[in-house]
Amino acid sequence: MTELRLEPAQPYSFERTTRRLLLFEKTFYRYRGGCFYRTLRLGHRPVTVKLDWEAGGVRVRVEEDLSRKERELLERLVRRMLSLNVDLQPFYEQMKKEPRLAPVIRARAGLHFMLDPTLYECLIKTIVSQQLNLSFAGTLIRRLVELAGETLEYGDERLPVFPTPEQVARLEYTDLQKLQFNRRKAEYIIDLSRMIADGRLDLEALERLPDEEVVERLVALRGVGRWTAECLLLFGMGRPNLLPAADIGLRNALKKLYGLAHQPTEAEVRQWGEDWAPWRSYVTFYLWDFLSG
DNA sequence: TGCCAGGAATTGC
DNA sequence: GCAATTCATGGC
Repeated sequence: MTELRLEPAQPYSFERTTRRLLLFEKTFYRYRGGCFYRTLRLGHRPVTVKLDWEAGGVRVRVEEDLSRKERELLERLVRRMLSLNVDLQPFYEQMKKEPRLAPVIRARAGLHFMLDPTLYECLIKTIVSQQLNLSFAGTLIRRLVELAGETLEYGDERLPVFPTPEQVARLEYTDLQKLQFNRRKAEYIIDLSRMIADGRLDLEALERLPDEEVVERLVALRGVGRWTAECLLLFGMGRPNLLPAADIGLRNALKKLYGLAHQPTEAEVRQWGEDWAPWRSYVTFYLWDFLSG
């Protein structure tokens, strides 16, 4: 048994930050008795990690005894996934000047990004989500994971472990077509997984590059357009200043908030977004949260 | 029913 | 070059 206690930068709301897990991440995150849990790989070893909020900090528990190295890995991973080191105070100060956004943001004080544990997981989930409603996308992701990944016994449940690129690389396109992926999407997912498994593509190396260069390298890959690249920067890396201006959810949220008769164009969103730098990802994220309730 | 989903590649002009 | 079409299917 291993237990960590991690203190976040203030303000931090665990409840607001984890809310999206209940709405959109039901395949990986289970919620029982006030506690979230999912599987994560520490190196190559998958373990079940439990997360809850206790006395002003995040409590992280794993059944197994972990080595010192694994504990450090776990702490780094959870800190990154829950954005525990991000100070939102400057964002809140800046947004006081935005009359229409300010109330939306104030009502969500302490809401932070909830990142995917790996860039690979984020990439695959984002590609599957292209153009599909979130509910169907969630179904496809669950089917992919059940086909390619292993599971972990936990109590009377079997928890899915997100597959490695190597596991997905072994599939054939028709395996995914049988799961109701369209042919092209099956190709994107398997081809990218093979590139990573073969060492032709190193996603982790992108962490060291500035936003625009990451976008440039990602959009060169078949199946990755600007929207997908920006989502990866946002949900995979937690970069603060991305504006997926073409995103249908963001545009619908602005339509709702601004009381527009029509859906704003990508150009209009980019125009308004200039005032939000260097916090454009957070405005996007708060507007997505606004749209979903 | 028909149209839209937190798009991207391909085709057609 | 850029607009139109294609993709699979669930949800409203």
